Amino acid sequence: MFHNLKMFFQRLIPNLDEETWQSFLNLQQVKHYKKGTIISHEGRTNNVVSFIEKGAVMVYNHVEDKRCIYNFFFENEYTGDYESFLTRQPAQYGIETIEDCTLFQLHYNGLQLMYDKHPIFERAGRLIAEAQFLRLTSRNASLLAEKPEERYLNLVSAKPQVIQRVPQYHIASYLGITPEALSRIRKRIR
Amino acid sequence: MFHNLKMFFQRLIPNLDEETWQSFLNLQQVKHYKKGTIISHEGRTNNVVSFIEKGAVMVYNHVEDKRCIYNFFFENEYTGDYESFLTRQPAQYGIETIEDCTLFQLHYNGLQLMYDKHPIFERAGRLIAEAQFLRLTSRNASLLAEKPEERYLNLVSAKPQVIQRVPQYHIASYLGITPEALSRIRKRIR
DNA sequence: TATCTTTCTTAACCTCGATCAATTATAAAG
DNA sequence: CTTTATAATTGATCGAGGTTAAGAAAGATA
Repeated sequence: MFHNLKMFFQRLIPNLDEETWQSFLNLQQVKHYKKGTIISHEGRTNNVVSFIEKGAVMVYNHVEDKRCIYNFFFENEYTGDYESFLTRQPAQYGIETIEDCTLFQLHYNGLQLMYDKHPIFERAGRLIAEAQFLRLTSRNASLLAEKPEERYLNLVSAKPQVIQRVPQYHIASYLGITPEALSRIRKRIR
Repeated sequence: MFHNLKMFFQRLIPNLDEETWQSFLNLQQVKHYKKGTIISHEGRTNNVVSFIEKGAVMVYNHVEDKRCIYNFFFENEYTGDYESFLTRQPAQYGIETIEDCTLFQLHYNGLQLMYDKHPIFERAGRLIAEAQFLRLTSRNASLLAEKPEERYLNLVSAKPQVIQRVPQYHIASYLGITPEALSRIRKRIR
């Protein structure tokens, strides 16, 4: 059941002992969501992070009625409005499933408990935060230095599953352009 | 001497004890750099992070001869190619002082030592990584959802010291536009 | 299979930033 | 103070993406 989750943490903290792991497992809530479900709402404080056992989600927000897609997450990744989760402030982002999902959810208080009782988890927390940071760093470079067409080409080669599993108008939003523009780019490069 | 540095860490970990602090201080190297000095080079593995006691720096990289500014850092902030520092890979970014600087530098090995000997520093490390993550999150939102003109206006109100202390053509690069475009934006809005 | 809905494509027109080039303003150096 | 280098502005042209609107293609539903 929790095989993927265990792999995930063993890579971060190989010296994880069985007792710590069990107390961590006790905090997990297994949830199933249908495609198209909003699992985290804009404006509400987000109390959970979710490990994606199966499925895919997208992170978005609305600015004056216009929706922006910030990211897609797939199997064996953690998702959640990490910002709201950390700051305990209302979320600026929403999260919606784009496929049927199985998630392992972890509540804020549970995680803080882990941090206090099992210092090894501070390290896992640090490594996860650092990994998120690195992910955003490259996303940033892409948005700042590349033209939409380059961004699309890089996405195709770097994350083919996004191309395969996500509708095109969401990809366009993720690239910072309109669906029409993406359609033209695709026409241009073939 | 290390008053600002201490304030910085006491805000993160209030329960920091004197002995831990002293062993941390022993790792600090105080450095002075003239304006225009490259303190971290693209392509080299970056072994230090620097606390800015005085001055300002910018983070940049080159893509095919073209320079891109990613960020500016000022007093009481940590700077460094955090990515290279974490991954132990050659840096994708360079860092250059844009004013005369006094820095407190911390070496990779020293920090890992702190992590191992003083678990409380794992928490500080996590909180710093999380803060970096949050900073990048808002930068991302700005690059994805805002037009250059909005980005400039937001920068003016959110970080006035950037406007005051950084030459305009660097700000333009930071906003993802040419100096000419920024000049026109400024003309347009006054 | 037929119907309805969602997604993708194409076209025409418009806007803003890029580029190239020249000029003015400001700062640094002698 | 004068000279030189660096920054900032302005103008003209060009192109990629935005916008609006319509139609085609693909999926979902009955």
